Amino acid sequence: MTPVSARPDPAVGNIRPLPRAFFARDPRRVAREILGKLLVREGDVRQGDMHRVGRVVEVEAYLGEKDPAAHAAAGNTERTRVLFGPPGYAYVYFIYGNHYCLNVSCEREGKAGSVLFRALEPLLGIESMAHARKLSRIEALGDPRRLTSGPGRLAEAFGITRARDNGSDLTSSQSSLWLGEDNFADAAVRVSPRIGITKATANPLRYFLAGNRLVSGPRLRSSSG
DNA sequence: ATATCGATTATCT
DNA sequence: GATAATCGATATG
Repeated sequence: MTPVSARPDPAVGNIRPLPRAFFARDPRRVAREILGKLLVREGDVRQGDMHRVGRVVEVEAYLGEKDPAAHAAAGNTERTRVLFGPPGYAYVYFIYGNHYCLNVSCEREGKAGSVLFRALEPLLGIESMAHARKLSRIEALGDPRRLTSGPGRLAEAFGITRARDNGSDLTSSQSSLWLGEDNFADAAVRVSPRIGITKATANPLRYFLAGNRLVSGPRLRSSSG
């Protein structure tokens, strides 16, 4: 008879919001360090919605006006104004007539720069994610990559839209969508060129956790600390 | 496993 | 009018 001394590890412990200063830096630094952090969607309890939490496993850095692949290269327009605002806010855009994608603003007011979220590892609220993605429980558990691997997929799994989330403060746990950290241990990071762009394609600005199955696209590029 | 292609609309030229 | 920080389906090895 084994003693019931050890509870099973919870998927995630206490989650602390990331401070604004975390985002007030070069997007390359933010991208590298945000791997292993958590994206949280607070459930709408009145609609029987569960909280959704995923661990960030793949991101890309966009460097602002000087980066030809960045939306900020078009200047401060109605669409891109969040990128030019203060750090730590959600920039959500609509692409290919079908999908939303989530960024967090970096740098400082007046200086654009952001990190695009490309893949998460689902931890809590998997059934809500599956529902949002129009997948059965079986399909979601059988291949979690269909849930949150890819920027469009993770946005859909977390119910992220421009109308709902663009401009919201991702450093406040009062927000419906926010970023936090638990005590996740540092893991090996890999770097590769960014995906889906046609300009500045050679720059290694895609960062992902080595060996993580939720990473979208190629998983075998250059090693990095 | 990789390759190609259509969907569908906000934004910019 | 063209393009896009994508996805899912289909075809093929």
